[in-house]
Amino acid sequence: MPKHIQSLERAAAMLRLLAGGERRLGLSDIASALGLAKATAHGILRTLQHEGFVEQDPDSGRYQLGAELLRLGTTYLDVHELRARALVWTDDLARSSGEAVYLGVLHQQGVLIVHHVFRPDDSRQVLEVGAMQPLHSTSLGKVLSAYDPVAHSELVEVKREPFTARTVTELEDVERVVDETRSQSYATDYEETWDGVASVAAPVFDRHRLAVGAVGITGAVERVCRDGELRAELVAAVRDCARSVSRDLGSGPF
Amino acid sequence: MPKHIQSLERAAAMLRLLAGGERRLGLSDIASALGLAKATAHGILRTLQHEGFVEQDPDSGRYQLGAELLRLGTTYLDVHELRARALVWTDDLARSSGEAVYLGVLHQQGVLIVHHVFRPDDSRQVLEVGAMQPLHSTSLGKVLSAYDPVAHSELVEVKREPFTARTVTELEDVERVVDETRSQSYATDYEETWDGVASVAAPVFDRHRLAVGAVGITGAVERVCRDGELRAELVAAVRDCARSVSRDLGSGPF
DNA sequence: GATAGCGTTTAGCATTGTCGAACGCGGATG
DNA sequence: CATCCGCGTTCGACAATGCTAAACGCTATC
Repeated sequence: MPKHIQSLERAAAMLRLLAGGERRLGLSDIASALGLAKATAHGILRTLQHEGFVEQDPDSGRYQLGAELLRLGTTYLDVHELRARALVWTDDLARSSGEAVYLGVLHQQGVLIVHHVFRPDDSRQVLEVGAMQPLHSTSLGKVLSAYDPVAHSELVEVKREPFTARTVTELEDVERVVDETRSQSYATDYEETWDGVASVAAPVFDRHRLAVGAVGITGAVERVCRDGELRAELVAAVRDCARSVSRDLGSGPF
Repeated sequence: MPKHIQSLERAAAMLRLLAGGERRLGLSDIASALGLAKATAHGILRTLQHEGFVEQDPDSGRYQLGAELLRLGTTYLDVHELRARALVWTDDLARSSGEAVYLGVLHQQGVLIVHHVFRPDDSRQVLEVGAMQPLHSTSLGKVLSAYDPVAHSELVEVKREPFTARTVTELEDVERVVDETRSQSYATDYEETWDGVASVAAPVFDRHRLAVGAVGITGAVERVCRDGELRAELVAAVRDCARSVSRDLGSGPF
């Protein structure tokens, strides 16, 4: 008795392959990338297409992801309890801090952004809901790594890429950062992921006191930092927000 | 030789079932809803869970949609050519019209919103990307039904629900509306979907002159209408925007 | 107008997913 | 506190199911 259904695993691999490759992929590319016979890949793709999970460009015959994924992905957000509880608090945080607010959960080997409140000014910003952030260099990732054992093991196993000159990648150093995060119960990212950008984040707990996510703000170092440190009032605001959401989720007093 | 892979179809049906039911569903609910043995449903769900497409609540054992769907759905948007080309033009349209802008494509039996620019004021608005709109009562839907044969057949077949007192549901009347849309090359929705809300939309064509989507604005009747009609300057702005996007997609001059 | 590559279809085989029944567990119930 | 029902899960056998390899038609290229 197989542990997992083969055709489903292959279909999932195809979707992930299509999501990874920047461009549309041909059937032969897909088949060879996954080590499948062309006909096998075709059968799976035909079904995925019929269900709306992939689309085929009529001109080139190449495949790309389908619209049904967008619909279902949005529905995922609608049902997401953490996100629903956080909506009002993150709005407040964005207003009081004047910076963009992110809410993230652990997903695979990174942080999946499930909510994003724009910085409250009239600049053009792109919504990052659905995007992933690394565990080792962002404040959201550090917080999750510190409080979620699964996230921590992912952090250890994953290849930690250096994004800037300040990125901490060595396991020993990363562990020290995580310990520090645990002791102060929040994390920062001072130009460790993007040059000129800093962030703070704090953990959100559910009714079992398990870390189910992290909230934080991200902004230009000139605004959110002073003397090379995150401004204390911003740290306090983020931690307040995280506590409020945790309380809404049924987590007891700290 | 089966036309589609059974296990994949069943998995897709499960995802759609989970997306439909407002709350988490138990294994027995899912199995009986799809007419499957519990063990069969369990095997599929186990695989879907392992791939991140569904998640299981540890407390209740119930299932809900998984985070991987959000990630893939967002990736779909990143690759979407129509959306990419439309970004700048829809921004302009929102600014010049002062109203919320929507970009939609045909998906299944409705319009899937793939881009949404907030009305440029400081009011609180929720992003509707990934949401569906009906074909028969919205301006986006009417435009698609008028220019996309597939959309038109869906319009004919689907159950046309009356949302307000003004909603047109009879096939004969709907066909007349679609003909009118074709002749004036844009469509309106005057309180046919939501009370107090009106919209205008125009078609976007690709390099083959096929209608691949529709852009439009939506707003309170008090703002976007005058004397019971959509304001002419707004209609012109929407049609200009649609033409600009079409040109960017390689569609020739009109 | 031959060739090479593409996506697609075909047919047969055995792998693979399905089924019905039984298991262990937790929360209702008396 | 014992009982029972319902849940999610596991088991093992069967045959239907989806896989493989080869051949097909097509378009684009040289």
